[in-house]
Amino acid sequence: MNTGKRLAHRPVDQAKQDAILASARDEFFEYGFESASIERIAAAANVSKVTIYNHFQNKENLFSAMVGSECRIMRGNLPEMSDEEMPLRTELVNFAQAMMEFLSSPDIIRFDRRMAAEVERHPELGELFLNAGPRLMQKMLIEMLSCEMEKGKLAKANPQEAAAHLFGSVKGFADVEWRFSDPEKAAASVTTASLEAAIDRFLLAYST
Amino acid sequence: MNTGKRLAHRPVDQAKQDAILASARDEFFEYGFESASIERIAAAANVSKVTIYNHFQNKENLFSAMVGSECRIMRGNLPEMSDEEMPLRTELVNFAQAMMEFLSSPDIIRFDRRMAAEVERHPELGELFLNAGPRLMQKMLIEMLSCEMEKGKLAKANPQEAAAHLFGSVKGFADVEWRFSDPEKAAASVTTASLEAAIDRFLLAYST
DNA sequence: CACTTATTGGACGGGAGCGTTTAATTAAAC
DNA sequence: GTTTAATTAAACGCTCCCGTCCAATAAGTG
Repeated sequence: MNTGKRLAHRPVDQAKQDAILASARDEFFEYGFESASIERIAAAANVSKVTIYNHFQNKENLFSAMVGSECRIMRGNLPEMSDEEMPLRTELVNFAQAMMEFLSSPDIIRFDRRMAAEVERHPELGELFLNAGPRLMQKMLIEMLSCEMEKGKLAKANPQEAAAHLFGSVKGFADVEWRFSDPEKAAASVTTASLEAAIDRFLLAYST
Repeated sequence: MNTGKRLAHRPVDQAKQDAILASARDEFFEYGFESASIERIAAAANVSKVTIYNHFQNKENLFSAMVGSECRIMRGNLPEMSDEEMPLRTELVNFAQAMMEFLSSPDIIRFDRRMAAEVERHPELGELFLNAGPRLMQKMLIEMLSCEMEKGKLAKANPQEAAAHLFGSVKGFADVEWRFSDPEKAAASVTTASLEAAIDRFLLAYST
C-alpha cells in the first residue's frame, strides 16, 4: 500500500521553499504587506511566480507562513536561563544582558517595527508573535522570580508584577529609542553599568 | 509698498488644508505610506487632487507635513504635571496614571504602530516623533525626580536612570501587549492596583 | 522505458495609482 | 469690473502588480 505515499512524482524542492520564505521575509519587511511584490519575491528567490502560487495560494497565505516561520526561528533564539547555581544578582544580570542583546538585535527590531504595523490588518498574527516571543520571555521571568521568592532570596510578592518591574526597569526608555531611531546609535545607549543599576534597584525593592 | 504682500489674488483656503492633513493622517495610518492613495485622500477631504499637489509637491512631502502636524497635536496633549504641592506618592501615582492613559489611547497606539514601520524609510520622522513625544515625557520625568532628590524626598541617584526605572516598571509588559494585541483588551490589563504597586516598589528602591 | 508531479518562462486581463496637463471656474484684492 | 491666484474635473501616459493560463521541461518513481 505504500502507506498512502504518492507513487510516481517529482518531489518538492525544499531548498526552494526555504528560499521563498527568506525572500518573502525580506520583501515584506522592506515594503510591508500591501506593497510587497510577489514578483520581486519570486525573482529574489530564483523561483517562478507560479511556484509560489502553487505552494501558498495567495499573498495572505504567504505572509502568514512567513510570519509563522520567523516566529519559529525567533523562538529558538530566545535567551535561555542557565541551570548553573549562581548568586542571584549574577543570575539576573546575565539574564538581563542576554535579553537586551536579543531585543536590540537588528532582526528583532525590524520584525517588531513591521509587525506592529501589520497587526492592524492581521490581528491573529499579532497573537502568534506575542506567544512566540514576548509572552514566552515573560513566563520565563515569572518562573525564575517565583522560584527565587520560594527560596527566600527575594521578598514574597506577586511574581507577575515583579517580572514586569524587572523587565520594564531594565528596558527603561531603550526600546522606544530602538524602535524610532537608528538602532546602531540607540544600541550604544545600553551600557553594562545602566543594566546593573537597574538590577541593583530591583534587588533593593525586593530585598527580604 | 504693501509690505511684500501680493496684491490681487484668491487666498488659500485654510480649512481645505486642514481637511487634507486630516484625511492624509487617516489614509496613511490605515494603509501605510506606500499603499496610501493620494486620490483617496483628495476624495476624503473633498478636494481636488491637483490642490494637494499644489501645496505638497509629492507624497513624501504630504506625509512629512502630516507627521509634523500630528506631532504638534500630540505635544499639546501630553500629560502635564500639576503644580500643586502634594505628597510624593500621590504625585507619582497621578503622573503614572496620566501617562498610562495617554500611552494606551487608540490614537497614540495607532500612531506608534504605523510610525514604527515607516521609520525604516523615513528615519528623520522617527527623530521628529521622538522629540515631540517620548523624549519630552522623559525630560519631564527626569526633571520631576531630580527635583524630589534635591528636596531629599528620594535617595540621591542618577535621575536619568531613576526615570527609566520608574517609566519602565510602570509600563511593564503593557506596551508590548498594546502594540501587538487588541488595544481594547490590553488596556484592561492596567489596573490602578498594578500601577500603585509599581510606584510603591519604586519608592522602596529609592527611599532615603 | 512510462508516468506523475514540480517547476518554468512568458503572456494575458484587469485594476490601481502617481504625477501632469488642460480648460474652465471661483473668490478675493484692486 | 479687472486682475490674479486658487481650485476644479476630467483625462492622459506611465508604471506596477495580482492572479491565472498555457505549453514546455525537469526530476523523480515504478
